[in-house]
This record gives sequence, structure tokens and C-alpha cells, in this order.
Amino acid sequence: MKKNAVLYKIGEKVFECPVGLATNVINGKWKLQILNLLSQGACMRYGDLKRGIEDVSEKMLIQHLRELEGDGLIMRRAYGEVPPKVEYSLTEIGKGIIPVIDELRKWGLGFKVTREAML
Amino acid sequence: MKKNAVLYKIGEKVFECPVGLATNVINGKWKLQILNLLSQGACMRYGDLKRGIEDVSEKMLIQHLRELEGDGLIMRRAYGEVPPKVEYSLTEIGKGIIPVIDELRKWGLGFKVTREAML
DNA sequence: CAGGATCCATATTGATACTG
DNA sequence: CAGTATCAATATGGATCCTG
Repeated sequence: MKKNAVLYKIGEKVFECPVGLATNVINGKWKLQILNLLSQGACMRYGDLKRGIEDVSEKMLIQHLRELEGDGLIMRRAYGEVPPKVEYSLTEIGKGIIPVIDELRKWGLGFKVTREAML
Repeated sequence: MKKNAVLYKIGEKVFECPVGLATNVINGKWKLQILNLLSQGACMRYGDLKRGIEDVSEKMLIQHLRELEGDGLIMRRAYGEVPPKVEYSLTEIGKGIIPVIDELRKWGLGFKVTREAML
């Protein structure tokens, strides 16, 4: 590491580049999709997230949720009820990611195809 | 897949959500960093990319470059010279990713720390 | 210089079954 | 409902040697 480098730190992780930090915390196959769903409303339950993200396994979903929580992007709130009820929502830091997702969506919309074109 | 769903297609990969498509093509530990470097100028040589991304192995670098090329985000131009010279650059599609990186950088800048705070 | 090929190790992801 | 536990598969990483 260079002597007078400016640094970027989240939790215990340190980076020399802001893009490096950002790519690290959103790195994970489903993280942006989780953040995308959470950005669409106030909060979502675990089961809603599971159903909202096709093909994600429970293991990876919970693992990514834990990591996002550890990095301070999302919040977990458990209600002491039976049956259990757990809600996830974006923190203020996490809300800062929304413009990133908006740009991703804009870019992705450019690849729209009609169903007929698929046949 | 739902009957009348709108679809998003890149190459042979089909998605139901534009964010899903976008996250898929930038998924890969070093891809955003590659795109970030390429967004800073006209083009870069293989060796420049290798030096510009700390800790990436040649194997993963070339693998990610191939995938980005396959998805149409970057272009590879080889000059028939000895010693070899290969330049990578963003395609028009790839340039659409720049706003995403800009937002990532803005967000990452919020985590700046002084060197003294690290001691 | 810009890779390709191979081997080996570790990390990440996935599928299934099970629990409070 | 919201997870855990376990095992299996895939992705990624590193080292070494090789080529046009």
C-alpha cells in the first residue's frame, strides 16, 4: 500500500479505490437483486425475498442477507412471534445504493425483447 | 416463466428482469474493475489491465475479458506484431455501463478515511 | 507481450433434508 | 415461517511451464 494513499473503509475491510469498495460489498450473485427488491418498498419478509428472487437457494439468500447486514446496508428486524416473522429493510447507507440500481435497470431495459422474438 | 412476461435477452441468456440481466453480466469478481479501467480512456493493453487490478491472476483476468467480450461489452483488438500487442476497449453497449460505475464511485467515496484514522 | 495448458487448493454456490 | 445442517458441485485462485 502506498504511503499517502487515500483509503476507503467499511467495517474491517480497507480499499484503495472507492469503486473497489463498492464492488466488494455488492459482490455476490444475488446481492443486487436483494437490494433491488428492498429498494421498492419499506421492508420485506424473508419469504417474500425468497419468492422474489428466482433460483436463489435458502443458504445463499440467508448468507447474503447476513453479509449485507454486516456491511451495514440492510437491517433485520425479528418479531418475537410464532410463527416467526422477520423483516428486512435498507439502512440509510443502503439507500445510497438505489441510484446504482436505477442505472443498472436503465441499462438492462435496453435488452428488452418481445416474446414473439423468442419463438 | 409467465405467459406474457416481458423478457430481456443478451446473447443466449434470457432474464425476466432488467436488473437481473445487468447483475448477471457484471457478476464476476473483477468485471466492474475492468470496466472501470476501460471507462477512463480510449483503450488499454492487456498488461496495463493486469497491472491496474491488484491481485488478479492472469487466468481470471483473461477469463473475465473473454466473458465481457462474449456479452458484447468490450472489444479486443490484436495487432499482428511481434511482440504481440492487444488492446481492449468498451463497445457502445459497454459504454452504457459507465453511469453505473459513476454511481458506484459516488457511493464508495462516502467511506473515505484519513490515514491517521487507520493507525 | 499476451496469452494457453495443467495441476492443485481454496472459496463460493447449490440441493436436500431437517428444526424451533 | 425463518431459518440450520450436511453434502455435493462449481467458481475462483495460484503456481508452473509453454508458445507464437
